[in-house]
Amino acid sequence: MSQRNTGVTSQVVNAEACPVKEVLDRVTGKWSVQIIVAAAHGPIRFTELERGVEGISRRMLTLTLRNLERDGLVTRTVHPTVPPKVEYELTEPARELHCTLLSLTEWAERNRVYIAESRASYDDEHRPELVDV
Amino acid sequence: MSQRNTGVTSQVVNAEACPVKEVLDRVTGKWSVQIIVAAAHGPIRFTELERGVEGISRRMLTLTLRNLERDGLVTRTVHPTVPPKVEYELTEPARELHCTLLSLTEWAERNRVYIAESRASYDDEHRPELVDV
DNA sequence: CGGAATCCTTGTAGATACTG
DNA sequence: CAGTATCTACAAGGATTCCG
Repeated sequence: MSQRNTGVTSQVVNAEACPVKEVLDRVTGKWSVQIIVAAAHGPIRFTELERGVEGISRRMLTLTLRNLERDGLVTRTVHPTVPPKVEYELTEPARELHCTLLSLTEWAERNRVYIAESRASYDDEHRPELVDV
Repeated sequence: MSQRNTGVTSQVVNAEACPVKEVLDRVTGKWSVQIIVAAAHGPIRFTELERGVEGISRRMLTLTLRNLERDGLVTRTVHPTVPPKVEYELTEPARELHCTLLSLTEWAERNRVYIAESRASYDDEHRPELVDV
């Protein structure tokens, strides 16, 4: 990778400094965001998350939670009861992230129709297999 | 399933009712956001993007741009000059999205250190091979 | 210059079964 | 209940090459 700015104003991020990418790497995961949303309402149990996210596998739930925990976005509290009980809760930074994500959601709602229409017309113009065999 | 994998989710993946997921499906792509950021400053050429995003392959740039174009987030303008010149520009909705993404960036910057420290301590506590010597 | 087609290596995720 | 472990797949993404 050429680190040199080849004349062009590389407005963009010098690799190391790009926080966007860092966030995205964290949000990119198919499930992270949905878990954050699901856990936004307060402490939630493993099984509740499993049902709440709906579609996630037990494995991915575990893995994603581990990553979120590692990044300090959720806390994991084990209650030493006889039937084990583990609760996950968002940390403060994660709650702030959640708020930010809400504006993303808002944007999505506002532009959902626009995007759908754009796709429709695009797909119409670029008919994939208009040439039948 | 289709015959071959042409890369990237070319086909809409059963977007559920959840707008969060719709957004994420669009943002999830490793590159979409970075391209939007890079193009936020005005019309930009293919090659400029290629250098600006830094790390992206030609293939992924093409594919991601196609998807963005399909969703009506960027416009593609071909100038019929002798050395071909194609410019990409964000549409209004994409510019709004960009603003939203800025708060994500902001969050990332504010919490970068926190996350890094969280990771460090997590990795420290969960030492992989703490086996007795 | 901008892009399409091809090939190949991974990461991400699903299903399943087993444990404390 | 709350995980782990393993095996497998498919699709994302990289590298390369060819073409208008």
